[in-house]
Amino acid sequence: MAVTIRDVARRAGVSVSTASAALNNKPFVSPQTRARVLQAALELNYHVNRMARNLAMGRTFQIGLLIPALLEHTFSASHFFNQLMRGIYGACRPEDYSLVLFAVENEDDLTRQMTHWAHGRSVDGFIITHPTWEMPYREVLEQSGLPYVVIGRPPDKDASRVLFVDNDNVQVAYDATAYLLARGHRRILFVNGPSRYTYAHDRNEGYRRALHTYGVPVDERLLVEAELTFVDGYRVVDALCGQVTFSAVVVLNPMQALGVMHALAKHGCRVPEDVAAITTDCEMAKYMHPPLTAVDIQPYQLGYHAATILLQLLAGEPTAPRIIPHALVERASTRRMVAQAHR
Amino acid sequence: MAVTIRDVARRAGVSVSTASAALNNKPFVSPQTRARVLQAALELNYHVNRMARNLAMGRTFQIGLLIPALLEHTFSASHFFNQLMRGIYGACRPEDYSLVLFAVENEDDLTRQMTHWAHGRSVDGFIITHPTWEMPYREVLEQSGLPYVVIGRPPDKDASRVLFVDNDNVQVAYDATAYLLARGHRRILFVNGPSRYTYAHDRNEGYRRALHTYGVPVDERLLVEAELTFVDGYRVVDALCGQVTFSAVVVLNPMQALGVMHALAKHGCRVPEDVAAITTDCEMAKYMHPPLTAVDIQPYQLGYHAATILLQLLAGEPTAPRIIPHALVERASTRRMVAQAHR
DNA sequence: CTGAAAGCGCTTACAG
DNA sequence: CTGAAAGCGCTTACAG
Repeated sequence: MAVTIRDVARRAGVSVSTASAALNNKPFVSPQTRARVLQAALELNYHVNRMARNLAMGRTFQIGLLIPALLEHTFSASHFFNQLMRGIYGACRPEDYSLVLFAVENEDDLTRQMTHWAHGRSVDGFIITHPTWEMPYREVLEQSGLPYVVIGRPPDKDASRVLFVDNDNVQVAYDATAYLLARGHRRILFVNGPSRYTYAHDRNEGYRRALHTYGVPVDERLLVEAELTFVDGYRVVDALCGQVTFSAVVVLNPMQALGVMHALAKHGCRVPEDVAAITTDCEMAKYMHPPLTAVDIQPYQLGYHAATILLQLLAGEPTAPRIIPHALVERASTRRMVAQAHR
Repeated sequence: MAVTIRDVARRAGVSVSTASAALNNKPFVSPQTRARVLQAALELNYHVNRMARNLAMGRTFQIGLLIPALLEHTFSASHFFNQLMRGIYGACRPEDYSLVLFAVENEDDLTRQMTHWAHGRSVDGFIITHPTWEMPYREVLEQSGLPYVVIGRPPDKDASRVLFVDNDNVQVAYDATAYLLARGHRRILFVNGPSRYTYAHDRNEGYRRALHTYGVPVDERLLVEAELTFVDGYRVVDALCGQVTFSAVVVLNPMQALGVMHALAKHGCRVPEDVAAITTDCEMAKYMHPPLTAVDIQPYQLGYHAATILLQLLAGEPTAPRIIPHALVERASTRRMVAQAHR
């Protein structure tokens, strides 16, 4: 029923091996032969059977994208994830790789599935997002021998066995905080992501370092963590308003930031008049009311380089972890300077 | 290197066919034999090679999720898409199917790729989101013979050849609009999705029917369309404020709704005091300031049933399109009744 | 209930 | 530059 390479070979009057060589652009096929084969393939509307090709070559030309958090909160950082996937896609497409989504409810779920996915050879390698301190599924993964790249720093970065792509999250948080400190703010609320994610530790560190640089003591009540959602951003700030005072808030996730803004509004806090705000960049930030100052962490680049590293790994080429630069974009939400007296 | 079924068979002291039968839980294997085989597999840490299995069985146990809009705006409806995928996953997991993501920049791009994806047999079938009036890729898809299910109604619904899952979008918009009309509103802004999507037509229809039911003439200036993003929701309402008057807005996408709310705020319009607002449901809607009245369109169900229909198709079981019910959830954003005088 | 054999549709040394 | 043959690791009639 389906047209196979045998049909093509027959019609072109060549052997199957020659047909294969021609279709795969092997250099040693004569131009005339190649033309005949290609013509035959076209006429028969032939397309290689991937299942057979995969088995013969021992590769699937698929990479798995593991999202150990999807079903809870992933897409909440909509712009970020969107760009991340664009980047991954941008790198895979030219190499004819496609993307298999492995979304799971939680890490335990992932660990259970990983055995089948990895040992079953349904993909050639993995890109893993949302690295945590646990990553319990990693043991199974490594045992399977499949290569993988982490987006975000893995817990044992120092061991340097693991390939990853990340921002310098210490510096990201440092820059955001220092920017506010430089504008006179002294009481800065820091809404961090959940501490199970490795980046939350780094950002915490950056926040503290910035305060230290400016000689400002840390008030632990100003360090809070929230899930990466509108709802949780709203929740923590709603609970805090009235309890503690602050003149600025750093919330490095757009969805959390939206929630935070709504909580501030509910409590009658205007931005930037009463509170300055800074987040990570996305289209939304530009159009918020007021537009939000933001750190651009380049999600497209994160995705693109993660995929590139994985493809290099698969091709046996040398490769290395990569830090993606970030940049602060100034907008109205931090326009107000704080007078010396009010510090 | 990798352990194959031959190794398992050898260790269990049976033939390869018996090992296969035992591993696949065929009923005709004796309990003792099965136990020996399973034990051997466990000891050797054997996992079936999917590539070989796929080729032998002629199926990939993968379904493709086609998102002809991902790279522009998909995740903007974050909660919606999140739930949709959960639903798809929920149906696929028990059947051991996994999900391949086919995201493309646009429909032309998709058409070009579809040839390889569909004819290459890298998946057993497709779930397609964001149906438009064009769906140019569908011709190639149908020619390949692979089954597919559309989430949202396909353009030729009446032809009834195409399987799909959808809300009754005429009724969704009707209910939202009629709800506001019943509360006294007469000038109702309707922010629709892009007209290239089939659902936008249906919702437009529902809006008009509701006005007609209440004997309210349609003011075409109150019918606008926007991309499914915060930015575009903001843009259209920002442009409209001051140009036209309205006492309520229907915007059936959470991200657009956020943008609309920010535009209203910029122009000093309070919700619900100056303008009532109604959207589609998501966690956010509950926590907005004020909480938004919303139509729950049950995205999990949409995804779950789309996958279920596709799996039934693949299993050769009878199946049929399905309409998912919706429900209106009342919250503070539409609390205010409009006095007869202000109509 | 079990085993020997063919076949899924490719790719890839290898020989010529 | 081309062809005959083996092999990728399974599943599935088929015979016993």
